[in-house]
Amino acid sequence: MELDRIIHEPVRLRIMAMLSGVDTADFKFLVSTLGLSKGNLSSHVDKLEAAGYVRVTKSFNGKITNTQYALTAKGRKALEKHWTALDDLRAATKSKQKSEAIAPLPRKSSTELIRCRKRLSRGAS
Amino acid sequence: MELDRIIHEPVRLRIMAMLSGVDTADFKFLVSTLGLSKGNLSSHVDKLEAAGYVRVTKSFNGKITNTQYALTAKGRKALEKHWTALDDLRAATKSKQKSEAIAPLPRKSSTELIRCRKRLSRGAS
DNA sequence: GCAAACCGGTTTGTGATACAAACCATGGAG
DNA sequence: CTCCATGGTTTGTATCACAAACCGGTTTGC
Repeated sequence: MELDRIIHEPVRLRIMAMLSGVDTADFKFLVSTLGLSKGNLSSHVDKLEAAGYVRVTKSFNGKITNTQYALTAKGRKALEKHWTALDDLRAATKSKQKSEAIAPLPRKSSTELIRCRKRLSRGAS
Repeated sequence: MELDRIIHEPVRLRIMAMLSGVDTADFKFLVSTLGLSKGNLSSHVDKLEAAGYVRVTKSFNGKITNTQYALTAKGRKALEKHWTALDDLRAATKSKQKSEAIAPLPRKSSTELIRCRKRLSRGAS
């Protein structure tokens, strides 16, 4: 299971998480609760919409515009999958407690040797 | 709790997760098990080292060089914090089940109106 | 010996992208 | 009319993930 980069990006993950809890949220609310600049929210939300993860509903409340955001079914499912993908990654880690040893290295002043070699090679004009 | 972008990047998260399970791993092993290109692994590992999250140990195994990677204590702690930050984010979501309603919108042919406005404003040369 | 291929990485070029500043359209106050 | 506020969108820039090219050295074929 791969991590979905559209969702994984921290800001978008927070947006998705937020939306997964509230049914609907408007622009101002997301800006203030997530502490984002307007431009930042706007562009992230564009991507989530392009991916089909959120539904954008523009309307007029009286005369002023208002934009509401909500998770689509696809978005909800994708978020769920993302959480489990992260869980899997974390779980896999613990089960690998004793996988590799690879080589009994001679272990001299190895890093110093490397550094020395580098200096030599650079100096060789 | 903020998400640490150094760790959050998918490739690095997988590297960290991998290392958190194995004590030590060498370059070739990480390339093959994580399916990365050499350049990609090299640059990511650079960043993890720069952040003080992994320790890089170069040495000679016979005549050929060998590079081993391991989590530092700092790295291990940071990873642990990252997992709990993700948990927190996910948990916060569920507890917000009924936070916002915001406005009973009139709900006309809203998006169409917007589109119309845009067309008009662009046309106003 | 000498070229060609390989090994273990590192550096470089580039296309994508996160972010905020600047902008745009509208509404209301004075 | 001018000035500020609201609700966003577009643009510019700085960063960054990634793979291709490279590099020092070693082994292999001839």
